[in-house]
Amino acid sequence: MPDTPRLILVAVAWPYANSPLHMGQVAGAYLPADIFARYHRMRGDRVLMVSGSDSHGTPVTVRAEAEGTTPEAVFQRFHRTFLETFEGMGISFDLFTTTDTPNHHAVTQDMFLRLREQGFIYEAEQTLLFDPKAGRFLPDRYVEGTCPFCGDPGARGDQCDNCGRTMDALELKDPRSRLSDATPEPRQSTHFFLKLSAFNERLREWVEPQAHWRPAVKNFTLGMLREGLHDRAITRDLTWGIPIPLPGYDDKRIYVWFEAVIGYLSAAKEWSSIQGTPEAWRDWWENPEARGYYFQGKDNVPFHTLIWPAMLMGYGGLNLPYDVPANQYVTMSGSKASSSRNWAVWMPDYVSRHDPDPLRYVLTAIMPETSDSDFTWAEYVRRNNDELVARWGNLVNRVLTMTRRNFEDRVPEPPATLAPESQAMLAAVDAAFADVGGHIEAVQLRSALGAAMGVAQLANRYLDERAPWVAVRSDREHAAETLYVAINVVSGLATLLQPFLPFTSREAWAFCGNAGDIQAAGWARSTVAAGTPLPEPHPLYKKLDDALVDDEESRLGR
RNA sequence: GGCAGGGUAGCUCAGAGGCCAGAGCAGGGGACUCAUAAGCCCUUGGUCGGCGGUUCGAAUCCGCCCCCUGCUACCA
Repeated sequence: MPDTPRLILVAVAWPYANSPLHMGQVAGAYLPADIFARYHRMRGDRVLMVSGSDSHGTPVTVRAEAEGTTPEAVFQRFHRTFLETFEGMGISFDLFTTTDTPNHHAVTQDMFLRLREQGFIYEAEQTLLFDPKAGRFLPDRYVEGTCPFCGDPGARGDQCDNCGRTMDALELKDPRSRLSDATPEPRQSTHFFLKLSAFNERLREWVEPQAHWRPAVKNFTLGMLREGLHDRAITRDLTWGIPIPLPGYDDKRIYVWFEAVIGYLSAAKEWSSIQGTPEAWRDWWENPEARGYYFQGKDNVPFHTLIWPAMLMGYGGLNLPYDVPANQYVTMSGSKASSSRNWAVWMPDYVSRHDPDPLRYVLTAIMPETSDSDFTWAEYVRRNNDELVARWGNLVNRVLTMTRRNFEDRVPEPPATLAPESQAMLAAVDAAFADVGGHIEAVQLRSALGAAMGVAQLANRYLDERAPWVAVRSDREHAAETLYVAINVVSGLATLLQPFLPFTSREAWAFCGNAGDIQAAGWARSTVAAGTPLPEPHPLYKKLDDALVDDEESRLGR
């Protein structure tokens, strides 16, 4: 039974609303967050899982101009595709909002003003490149030119892809704007800066004792602290974004990287208002017992281990992250996902053609928790057929069809005392709840799934050893015991697998004769009593044909 | 260039000082037949990137080198 309910904030990366989600983002953040949230809900904990569309930023504006539409229209379009993907994949947000709500604007402006009052935000002049034709300041990435180090003519303002050196965009020779091809000119502009340098020591003292952080996350963060944090400009010369809450800055906006992370807080407040309990968010943000887990891809680590904590420290009174279980990348058939080369599996496409649970299964099995991992469609088909269908789906099917045929569609009556191997089998399932749960709490989801699937293998072995298909003709009570135990094992496994495979686990659980909602049944085996009527089952998973591999691979890079 | 992660069986990956280095798949063999010809048992296969070092003992710690990936902070 669950002990006292815990407060768990599941904070998930805010996707940038200028393209649909691809598989790598699901594997890196949304799926692990969902598994984690589902487990804690079953355990009886109070979970708040939030995120939203990052609707601001230069690429959104640029895309809008290219399409002759507004930034609002662009981000709203992708926001809808995100919601459809989450629905189709069973990603169970309590709230998935956007950064373009009045609430988020207000929370951001409050944080801005408070940090400024505390002296952590100051104003300074900056020299930036201005595109006279497009009439706007350019982010470094939007400037191209000749690399001052190696002479490569295709260098970008932030980095040269040829020699790998980083630079200031002002150092580029023969600079030209990627927006208009005009020659950018340096101009002075006044901006607000976040005083990150003031937090270096406090952050180090906070990060160093975090023994439960992943080594990659912790080492990377400490490395940056060792080098020393620089203050960063948090405003831009833009008109699409959150206004600066001070007079005289109409042509400037608060920049995305500063305000997007505030979304975790503003979304919690928005959710509370929607629930009709406007103060509820305080439970996750002010109670020191509450834990916030921030699910990210590795490229997002510094924003969640340094910048956001610094902002929270400066603001005061709010919980810092408990863990930032950032994942590495999932590559596609050996190469990094890329929008421009269309080297990715786009989630709207996947959802339109396939079932959610097989992908959830495969992505969890290869989840890049320690190093990059590779997705191939051949591996997808193999794991579906050999593991989901053969080991788990087939276990459910063989147990239930055999029982129904031989015991009048009901759970058979076991003897008063179970055989030692039957007791051991049930004990193994019960023990798996602590084992799988422990792995999930440590955010080791690949191990957690492996432990659950290991029980399915034990169950197949148990069946094979007791051979109820033979016993049913000679020793009916022996067969009755085996199938009674097997059904209860399947019932327990359905619960164990629910965080990973929510759609099919619900079915498997009901096939065992369980009534009600699997989510409400809790993180423990639901015992099915003898005599319980068994509904007619159907296979949980489809066996996939190898032709799918060629079909899907032909879509890559096209 | 700097920082971080990784290089372990044919393939995809676990393991982070000490039982003969593991799993799944692929390969070989077997008993069974309830089940989506699925499941179960046995089995072939590895100088754990290279070279040195520490240790009674090293994939596991240290140093140097080679290779892959990511980040390098006004893209979020």
